[in-house]
Amino acid sequence: MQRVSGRRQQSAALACNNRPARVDPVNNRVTIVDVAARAGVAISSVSSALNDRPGVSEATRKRIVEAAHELGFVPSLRGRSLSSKRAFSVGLVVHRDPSVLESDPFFGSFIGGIETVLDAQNYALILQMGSEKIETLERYRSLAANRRVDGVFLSELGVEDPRIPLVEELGLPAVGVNAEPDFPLPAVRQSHVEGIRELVDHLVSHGHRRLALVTGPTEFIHAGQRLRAWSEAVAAHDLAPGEVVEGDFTYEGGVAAASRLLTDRAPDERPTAVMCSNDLSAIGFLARADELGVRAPDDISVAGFDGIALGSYIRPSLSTIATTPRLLGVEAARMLLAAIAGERVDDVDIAPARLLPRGSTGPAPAHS
Amino acid sequence: MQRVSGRRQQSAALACNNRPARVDPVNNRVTIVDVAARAGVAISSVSSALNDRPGVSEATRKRIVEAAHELGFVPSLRGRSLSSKRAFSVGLVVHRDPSVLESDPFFGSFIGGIETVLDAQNYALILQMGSEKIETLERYRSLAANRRVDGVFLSELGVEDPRIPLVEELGLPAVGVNAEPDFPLPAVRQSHVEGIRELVDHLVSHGHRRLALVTGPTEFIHAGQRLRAWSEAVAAHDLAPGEVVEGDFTYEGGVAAASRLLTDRAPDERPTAVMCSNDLSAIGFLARADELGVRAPDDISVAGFDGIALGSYIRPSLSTIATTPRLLGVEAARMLLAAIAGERVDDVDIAPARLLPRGSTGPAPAHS
DNA sequence: CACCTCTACCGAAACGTTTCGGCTTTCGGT
DNA sequence: ACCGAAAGCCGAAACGTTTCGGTAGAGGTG
Repeated sequence: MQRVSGRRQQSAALACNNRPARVDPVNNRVTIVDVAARAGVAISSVSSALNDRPGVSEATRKRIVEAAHELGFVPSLRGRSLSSKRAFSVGLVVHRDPSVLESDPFFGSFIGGIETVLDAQNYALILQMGSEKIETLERYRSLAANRRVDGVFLSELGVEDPRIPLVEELGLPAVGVNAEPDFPLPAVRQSHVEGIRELVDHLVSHGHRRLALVTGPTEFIHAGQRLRAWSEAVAAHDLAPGEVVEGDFTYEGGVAAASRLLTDRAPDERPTAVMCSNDLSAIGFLARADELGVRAPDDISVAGFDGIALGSYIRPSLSTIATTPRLLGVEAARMLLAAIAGERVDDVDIAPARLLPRGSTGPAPAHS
Repeated sequence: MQRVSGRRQQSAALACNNRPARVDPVNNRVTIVDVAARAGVAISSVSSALNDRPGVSEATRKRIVEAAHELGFVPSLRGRSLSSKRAFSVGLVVHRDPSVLESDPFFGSFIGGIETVLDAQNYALILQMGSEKIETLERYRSLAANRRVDGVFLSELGVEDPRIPLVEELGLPAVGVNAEPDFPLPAVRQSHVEGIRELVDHLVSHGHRRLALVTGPTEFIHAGQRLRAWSEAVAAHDLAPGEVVEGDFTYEGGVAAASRLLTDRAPDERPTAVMCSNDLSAIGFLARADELGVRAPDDISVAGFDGIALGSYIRPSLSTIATTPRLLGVEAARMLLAAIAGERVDDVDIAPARLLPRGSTGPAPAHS
């Protein structure tokens, strides 16, 4: 290593060995000054050249790029941050129970999708978890207070979600995920009305007439959205809306819903087909139904919503409406970066969630 | 809002309204200069005062703190970063399939634990996901190249893990999670030998003599660790080591293992008790066994490893060895922050994982 | 009273970029 | 041959901290 020790100087140009780029172990890193010296230009030119800004001739640009490469120059994120008033990272605050990531496929894939986009632009994702709602809000606030992030994702939106006024007040770029139509910020959405309609069609065409729905907690907007889509689809077949039970997206919620809908009832008073608002609760529903001697798909048809891997493993395998969280993440990230860049960003609708019929749904029981 | 518009000046002291702390929506934020002006001191004194450094009298310190509070001063992370050469964030690169977070409880709770510690110190977690191994390594490298993080967690360690030499070369503080004894960096560990021994004792005391093990992929060190613990515990009962099948931590892996161990065999050639290296594969094993007409716990006892919530839902509920990833995260974060602060940090062993006997294990079949 | 020490505080440099006004140089047009 | 514009390049300020050397004054000592 012939690098001069101590602080680097203009003399860096002397170290003309053509070694490949190499990161210094300790903090003695190569800066824009070194590159400028080596290329024999001013640092402002280096900056312009490396950021593809006009005002640099092609010849010098090439020389600068070469010098940068030879020295293994990596622009300091810190200097950049301070100067350009950007953090080069975006935030996602997960505001549910810490055990969410355990069983919820959404965030894993969603984050995966986000990553692919961020990475390409040298942005990073800061993940925070808050179990309490209040705490979550505080998280957003502090994230914004020291400008640790340039923007945030708003997922799992609630009705009257306090995060919306918050980010507006803070002037923090944000994009919503599966937001309501009147959402005041850019949003990416995956429609579920098609999938739900397909499911209802599927069920009705198999002779089902007594349908029921297990919703999510009504504080989340998608509970209402799915309820509405369901009601419309059912009404389109001139059927009664059927029972609606509020669940909570958990396995136990599904169990409770099954108990509620299936115990102390004559078979012809039970629904013959049930849609649960997510796969996990559908799986709970199936388990409890089985315990109660109500078999799927013979005695009852059950469908979920999400398309988690586990659903294809259980027996009977779970019919579901498959969403594409990864794609949602990709689009959300793209939009957020655009918003941060100050571009006008339009809402995006990705391909709707579709019915994925599997083993847990089938013909209605004959005697019904 | 009586704040002077445009750039702030020393005249900030004039804005003597005692409003509560308030963050400016746009980038026109209150800086250390404003605080200094208001308190009538030099900015260096403000810095010292707010960072609890000596050289400030109690009186002025109080005055400064007050001024800072009145103005709602939040030190700029960016300025701080540049000046102090720290990023105030740490990195975690998850290097498995994006679907990992779907079904693996580990990361959710682990991250939750990390968060609680980081948050208290105003650190943030940067999460990256890389499906490919190489890609993952590149992630670490770029994370370090622009010094986006001050340290990283090394989880899911592999044998001869290339990340170890990498962080050493980069001089990047790191802590290992469940590392081998000869791990060259600080590590937090949760022993599983106790739990595995408890499980083997439990099985043997229930009359089991033909045991089998479904491991994880051998490229992960914990596959070897668990295999060793298992072998020793079995040997302690003077039993044959039994069959060992390599799984892959997935549901399908469990299915495959069950097919392998249970088909084309007379009942007295089958193992009567099986431990799978994680819960998910144990659940897969159970499902496949059931399909093959081998019932748990009557015909076969099956246990998992992890303690995921789902295990308590299925029927029979899954006996398992319960780990505490959250605690692992807490300790890992504590250690990493200490390492970053330059303190000497010793390895930590948290309370061992313990057997959680549930429905999927029981007495060995009578005829065996 | 002169000297020294220590404390509290200040000023300025440093961290590594981006950005902007201004200076040369070049070149096309008359 | 001259002028103006535009392009290429430079220097310096700015971003908001931390840190370090230095200074004034208080207080103690001989």
